[in-house]
Amino acid sequence: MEIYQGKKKQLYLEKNSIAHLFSFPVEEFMEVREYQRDDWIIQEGMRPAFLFYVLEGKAKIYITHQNGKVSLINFINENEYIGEMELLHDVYYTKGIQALTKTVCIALPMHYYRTKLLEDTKFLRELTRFLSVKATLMAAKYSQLLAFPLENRLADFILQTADEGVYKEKHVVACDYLGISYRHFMHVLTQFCNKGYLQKEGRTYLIKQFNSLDALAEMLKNK
Amino acid sequence: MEIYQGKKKQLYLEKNSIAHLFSFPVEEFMEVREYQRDDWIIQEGMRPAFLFYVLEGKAKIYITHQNGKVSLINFINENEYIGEMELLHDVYYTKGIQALTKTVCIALPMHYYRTKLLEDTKFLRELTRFLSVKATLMAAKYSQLLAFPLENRLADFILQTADEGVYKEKHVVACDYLGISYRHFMHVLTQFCNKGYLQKEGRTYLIKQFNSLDALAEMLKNK
DNA sequence: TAAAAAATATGAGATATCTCCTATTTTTGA
DNA sequence: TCAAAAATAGGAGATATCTCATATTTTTTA
Repeated sequence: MEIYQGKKKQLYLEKNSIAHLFSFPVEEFMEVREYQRDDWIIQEGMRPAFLFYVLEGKAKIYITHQNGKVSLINFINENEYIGEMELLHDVYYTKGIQALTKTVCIALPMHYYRTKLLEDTKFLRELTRFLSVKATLMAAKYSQLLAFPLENRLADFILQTADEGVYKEKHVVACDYLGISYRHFMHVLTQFCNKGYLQKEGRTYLIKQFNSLDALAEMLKNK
Repeated sequence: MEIYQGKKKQLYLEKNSIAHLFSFPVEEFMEVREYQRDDWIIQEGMRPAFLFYVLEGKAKIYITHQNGKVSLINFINENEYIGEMELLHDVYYTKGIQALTKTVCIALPMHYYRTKLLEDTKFLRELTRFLSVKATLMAAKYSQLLAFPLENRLADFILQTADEGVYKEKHVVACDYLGISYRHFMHVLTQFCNKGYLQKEGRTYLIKQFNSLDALAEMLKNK
């Protein structure tokens, strides 16, 4: 992890304005941090001292359960907060956050800014919007998980993560995300290949029947 | 549904202060509404014209999926908002809200108060807290659903809804909540009886081994 | 208050998903 | 750069969960 200093920090902030986020100056104690792929931005169970706001990159939220299973709860993208739960709540089980790509974020020390942030309408309105989207998304994912079999959710996952018609996520990550065993995941993926939806190409999979996958994925959405 | 008028409204508001919620007067266009058990406070897919705040009672959030399955996403309790998503977002799929007990709430017409609410720090801070709890709860439920079999989730549900050692939820509601078929639900419930955790008594079930159920439910929690 | 609808109950067989196992290939770290 | 760790791959059998079917009881409604 690198903390931008002096000129580098200044230049970065000129190119990536955060003026719309707060109505008071935060530069004094604010850091700009860069994490590399697979770095842990926050470790599970360790309360973070900073409120982060992601300017660049992508990350994953993980939680480990008592039965040993690991769940990939969600992805974090640009213009989203990390650590906002700890800002708002004294008691909170902190989830692990791992960078998926190079990730640059600003980091505000909570003990300096907590009170001021919670009085800042600009910040609160932004955060409220962010949280409402997050709550809605989690509710949607929850009810989809309740109501649909793996087939539909896997199709959705493939389409969401595919890049130019090629699916290349790690199977291990997909299993954590879908909450299924590696064995069964391979089984269903092979079925998709047998049905002609996908075609295996080395370690990646080409999407051959977008429409079939899309029909499965569309079932999840509410009209 | 009954709308409290004149003296009744006034008296109710004196006993149930809402002064802590807003920093500007809302009484003029505000209604106080009372719903009976099984009334629909909001119908699925119909955008509500009001922001509700529950003062008394309990309700359920439902969503209907394209495959015909109905999911009971969550319960709404006292001191929670209804319709806040529609306040914040122009495009939003509205879920159905059904009263579970007699439910009294205040109803603010959005088109009168929307702008003012979104500038009110007091309201925003309250709403932010509410949404953060909601997002956290949904994330927890989502990851539990990913990671644990029915047995654990059913134990949790029984303990959460039991009243003085007696479980008496409708099986149909439990199935919607747990996202499983009626047939399988009965199967697992019968197993709990056979193991001695529960004892069937007419249409209700007595909790005979709290510790066994609690051990199953505790697995869901993060320490 | 009788007919219709909803909820409870259970059997039987099909399908989805898991656990355990073993082997090979790829990536990581001392 | 080589040994260890992680990821990929797939077989076999067990368990969880679903679908369909049918019957009875309770609740709702015209």
